[in-house]
Amino acid sequence: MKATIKDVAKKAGVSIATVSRVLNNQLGYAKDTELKVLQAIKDLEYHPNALARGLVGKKTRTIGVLIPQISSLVASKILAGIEDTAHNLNQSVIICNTDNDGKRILNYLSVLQEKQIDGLIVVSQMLIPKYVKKIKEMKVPVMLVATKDQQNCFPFIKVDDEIAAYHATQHLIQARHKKIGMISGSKEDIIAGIFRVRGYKQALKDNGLNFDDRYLVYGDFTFNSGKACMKQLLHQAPEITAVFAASDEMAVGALSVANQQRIRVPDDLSVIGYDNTQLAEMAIPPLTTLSQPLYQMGAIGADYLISMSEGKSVKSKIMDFEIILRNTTKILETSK
Amino acid sequence: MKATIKDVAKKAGVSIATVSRVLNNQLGYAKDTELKVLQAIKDLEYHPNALARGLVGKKTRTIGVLIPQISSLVASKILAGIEDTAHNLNQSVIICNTDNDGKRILNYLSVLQEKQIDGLIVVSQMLIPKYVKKIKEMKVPVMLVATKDQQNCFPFIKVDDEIAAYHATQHLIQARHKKIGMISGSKEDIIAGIFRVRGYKQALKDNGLNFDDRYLVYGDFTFNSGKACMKQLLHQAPEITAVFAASDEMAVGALSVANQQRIRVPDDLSVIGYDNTQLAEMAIPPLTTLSQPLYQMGAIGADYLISMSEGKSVKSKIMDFEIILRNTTKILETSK
DNA sequence: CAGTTGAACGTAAACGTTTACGTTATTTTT
DNA sequence: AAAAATAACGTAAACGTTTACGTTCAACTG
Repeated sequence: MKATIKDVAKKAGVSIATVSRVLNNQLGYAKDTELKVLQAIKDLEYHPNALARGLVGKKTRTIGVLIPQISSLVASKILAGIEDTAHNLNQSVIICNTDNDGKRILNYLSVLQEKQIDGLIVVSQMLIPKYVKKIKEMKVPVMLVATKDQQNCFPFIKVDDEIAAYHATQHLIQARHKKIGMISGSKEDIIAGIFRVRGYKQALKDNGLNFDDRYLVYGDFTFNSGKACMKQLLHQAPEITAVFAASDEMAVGALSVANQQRIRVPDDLSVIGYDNTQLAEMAIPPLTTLSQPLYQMGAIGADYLISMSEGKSVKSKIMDFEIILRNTTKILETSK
Repeated sequence: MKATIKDVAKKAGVSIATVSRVLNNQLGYAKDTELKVLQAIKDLEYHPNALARGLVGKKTRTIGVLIPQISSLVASKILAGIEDTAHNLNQSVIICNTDNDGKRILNYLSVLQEKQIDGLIVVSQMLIPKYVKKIKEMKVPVMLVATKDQQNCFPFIKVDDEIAAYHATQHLIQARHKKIGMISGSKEDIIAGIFRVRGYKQALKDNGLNFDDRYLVYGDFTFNSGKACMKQLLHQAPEITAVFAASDEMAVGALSVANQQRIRVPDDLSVIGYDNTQLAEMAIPPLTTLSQPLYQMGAIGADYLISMSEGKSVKSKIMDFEIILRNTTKILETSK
């Protein structure tokens, strides 16, 4: 049987209160009793039971993370940031891979609630009112990372997608491109989807370029959709000289199709991605992209959340982005 | 305040034992009291406290996962498999990103033990005796995924690296290659590292090709090390016509260097990778690689572990692999 | 009709902690 | 030297469940 605090108390010849005191190093015991207790703990290989602790202390030192696709490079990078800081702050993290499945999300929330988590992080997940309601009922601190809710109930940490997309497009425009296609994320994505499109359109507008319907095509952030979109784009608007893709994966899909069709990047076509996952540096040629500080967003999210669970209040944070120049964009010759 | 079982009991006008009974749908209550209880639960928005349950029931429905790098494609894919099945079997998973840091590993194990996990999965992590000892002390079921311990204390799930590497090399040999380089994982990795090298060497031997020191170079499974290794390989053995890389990341690094140096793949050089992560299909050209069923390994690992926690005993499992033909390998012209 | 059985509950102990409060002995204060 | 303060503990309640056991009452048995 596993040793309990009672066993330790008996072995050390003290009360359980005293054992508890040295365990939580409070004061109220003599040096030599401390040594006796410590020795007993060692002898019995005693480990405190976090369930019992949590039951009385109302803290589990555990947070929950809702994440749509752990196996993607962007999600897993954010998760790494969350986990690292959580660990440094002595917290465990329970992952919940939602796969964007509503049934699963509600179920996860119930489980997390029952397990008495100290806080919840929701990563790049659209929050429909039903989820927001449920989350509020849980009465735990919540942080949103790489997403936000429309009613603005919870503090969030993210890049401003519209401004970022604006800059990515601007980068292409500054390189003298005028016929710039966009491979967007899904139209239904009210967070990353429409705002990046909005930024793209705004940049065109501000530079006196008018928007052409045929230049915009909708994918779902994945590599395969990037390929499909690129094919469509090339088919309906073969004159484009540059493409802004709303994710690195889609950008790499575009690269792949370009390569198949003997379109040289960046000579015939410039491509800029979004995210700066590891994929960007691994691409051939290495992908110019807009960098989101994914790891850091996760790290700050965890940090803020744990602050909240300790009673402090925090505000939302807009993260800086950066354009990472690699080899897929090129200044257009004026001749073209 | 959160409602407890007592509140429900009072509201429904029954004892807490009865509430508990309907909660766990056991028998021993009338239909209409059940309805009263259910109504009270709804009215009070009652949710059982898993800590209290775990304390008396000795089950937390939570497993721990030790994983060296969540943000890598192979680890996160395995993790996805684990999480999915765990969720289907009503278990939560606590992730522990070890970063191969010994201090952290021991710390994680203590925390998991205190949190009374029902089982532990260790993913592609080398287990030195110190860890094995600690894990044994925890007295919980353990499964190893994509790794094994040398003393063979714990059941594992993995591909046979030696045989797999043998086949990957064989694939190159069958394509008439004779000068085959290898970019290996780290020399210290007693699991994936040396066995893949061993398979490579054996394949050469069995085909009457002799092993040349200059053809083997050691990386650490990452993209950057793949690049470095490829440069080294090309420098010390420019005559090679094929390369076997011990990970897709390194293979893609090799592709990248080949591209820089205007070496055409697969025309001038064939490359085969290992893992079949998503990266393989995204590479340019798409990478021929040896597929490990990563997701499935995670899924089976979780399934087995949970079986163990229910008292059943399980055996280790060797998974099948498969060579996925894409566009980086080519049959060598006999002229060369 | 006395006795037995079974359904439908309730009571209370147990799980392993933390902590408010009480007790003793010793030290400090005046 | 008496009173007050403090250090060093111990006692017991509380956290929210599950469950073994006990109780009541109606129905059934022979």
